[in-house]
Amino acid sequence: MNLHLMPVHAKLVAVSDVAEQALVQEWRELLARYSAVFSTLECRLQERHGIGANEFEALERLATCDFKCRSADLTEAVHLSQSATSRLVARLEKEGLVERALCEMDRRGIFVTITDAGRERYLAAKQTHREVLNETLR
Amino acid sequence: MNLHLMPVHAKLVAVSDVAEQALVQEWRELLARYSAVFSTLECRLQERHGIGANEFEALERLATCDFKCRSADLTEAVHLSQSATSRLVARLEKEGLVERALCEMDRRGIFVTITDAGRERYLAAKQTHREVLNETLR
DNA sequence: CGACAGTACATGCACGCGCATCTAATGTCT
DNA sequence: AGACATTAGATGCGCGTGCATGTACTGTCG
Repeated sequence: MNLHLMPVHAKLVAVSDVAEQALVQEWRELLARYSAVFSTLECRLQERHGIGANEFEALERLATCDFKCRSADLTEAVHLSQSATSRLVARLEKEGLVERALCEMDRRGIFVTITDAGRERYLAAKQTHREVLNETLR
Repeated sequence: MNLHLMPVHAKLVAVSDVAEQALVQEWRELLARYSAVFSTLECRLQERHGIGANEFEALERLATCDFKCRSADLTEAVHLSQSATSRLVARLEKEGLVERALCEMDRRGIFVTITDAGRERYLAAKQTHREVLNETLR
């Protein structure tokens, strides 16, 4: 495409077309990168520690951000819907990795706290997590 | 953390710790970015054109990479499992957007080709797709 | 106080996904 | 040619997800 030989309106189309292609390219790379990292994480965390990638993210949030985690905070951290987060917490609770506690100030809400077993599982899984990131993020 | 006051082995730990944090940060951003773009795409493509984001990616592949698309090629393009791709093609076929054709050279394989209706749907959805990318990718 | 909008989380439901497996066709080795 | 491993794609199954809705609680306004 030779811009010098084109009329103005064609140049504009060409330029925006180039910009569009760059945008699409960026999205493709983002998608490929994400897919590679996430599926590897999912797979290796599951086989070594029996938790999924989302479960890990939730545990990490709970292990680091001490003591003020309501269910809604988790929703934001894990990039899932409210209902998915609710079930995620239910799974973690059934595994004994977190506990649900009533929030006294607002009895609609619940506090989610990590248990000792949860912290232990998190610290073990953290090794694997970092290892996978090292391998797959360039 | 003051590196000058630390013994050598501690410095090494500290340095690798910084690198680790950068890696984790990068993953968090990738995840957040991906989630935002993908869910917006999913939502708007669905409501305006009745197809999901993965369906769109498949259509785009079929519309641009002319005529040599086996099912396996799609699998790679869409970042899905083989079985998911198979069902994806089945859905698109049911909607009349693609056609499955037997591959004569290797009768195990199938060629997937986009129909006129499929190309039309793709071109319409493409507008929305680019629009969303423009909004959500910075 | 009583009614009613709003919020936090749980749950029924339909659906898309990955894994394991199945089927049919191909390629290989003797 | 006959037996066996391999490959392409389809399918049964269990599970995690989002959407819509339900339930319990809070806050506000008359």
